[in-house]
Amino acid sequence: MAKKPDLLPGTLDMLILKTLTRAPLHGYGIALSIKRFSDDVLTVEEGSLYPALQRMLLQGWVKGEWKVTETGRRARFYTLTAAGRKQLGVELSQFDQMIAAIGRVLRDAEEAG
Amino acid sequence: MAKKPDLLPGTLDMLILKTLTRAPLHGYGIALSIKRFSDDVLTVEEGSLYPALQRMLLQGWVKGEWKVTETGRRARFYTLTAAGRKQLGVELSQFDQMIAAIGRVLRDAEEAG
DNA sequence: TTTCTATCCATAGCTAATCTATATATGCAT
DNA sequence: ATGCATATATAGATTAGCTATGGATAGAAA
Repeated sequence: MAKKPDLLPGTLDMLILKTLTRAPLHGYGIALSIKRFSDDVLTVEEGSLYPALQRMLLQGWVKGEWKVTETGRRARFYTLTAAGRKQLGVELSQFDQMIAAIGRVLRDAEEAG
Repeated sequence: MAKKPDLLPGTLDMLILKTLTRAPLHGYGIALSIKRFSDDVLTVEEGSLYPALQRMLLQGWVKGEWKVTETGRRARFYTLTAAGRKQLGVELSQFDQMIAAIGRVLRDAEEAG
């Protein structure tokens, strides 16, 4: 019985980048935001999230800054960079293209044989 | 510069299963069919395709039979089993759910914070 | 006061999926 | 004879994501 995945592989960076367009957030907040916006369908595990954020820091898509939350905790807040915004655009358009292509395969068409 | 992927990870089995609902096909034919139906957006590499078919044979989602093509070549033709048909249903509904959830994250909503 | 839950970060190690590269073989056209 | 399209297959690398674990703190509950 194939286990239900927490998210669609290959979409995590896009989801994080998109989330950061709304407002700078710390890691935990990003995970919560994605969970809530998706009505609990998408879950980002810590073991996926933090490595992803590290990768994105290295690529310069986000920058991180230690701050204190409203509730008095220290946390690293991530902000989208210009490069990150550009990358989001690339990923969005590739994603749309892929989804459209998958739709054509899944749909019953008569042509293209 | 992130390289453009050949397909969305996690969708290959679904695409293969769907392709086999149209007609039994050999591996090479499956790859061609997906490429054509997707208007060349999705490419299934041999190194992805054959291992995937092996996995699916083991799980009993497809069965394979050596035959000869119209052009006189030997090739292994794959047919969908009942279990494969069921699996396709599962994957399709999970996929739809995921895509809808991703859509909610990507869309600019005001709620759910 | 102790315990639990929620908030927050991070990494090591595993697994699974996909891609790159390579090997083999044949029918057909040039 | 050379090359191209057809056809199968595996080894090896890479990468993403998950499991499991570790740590720390605030606040509520017991």
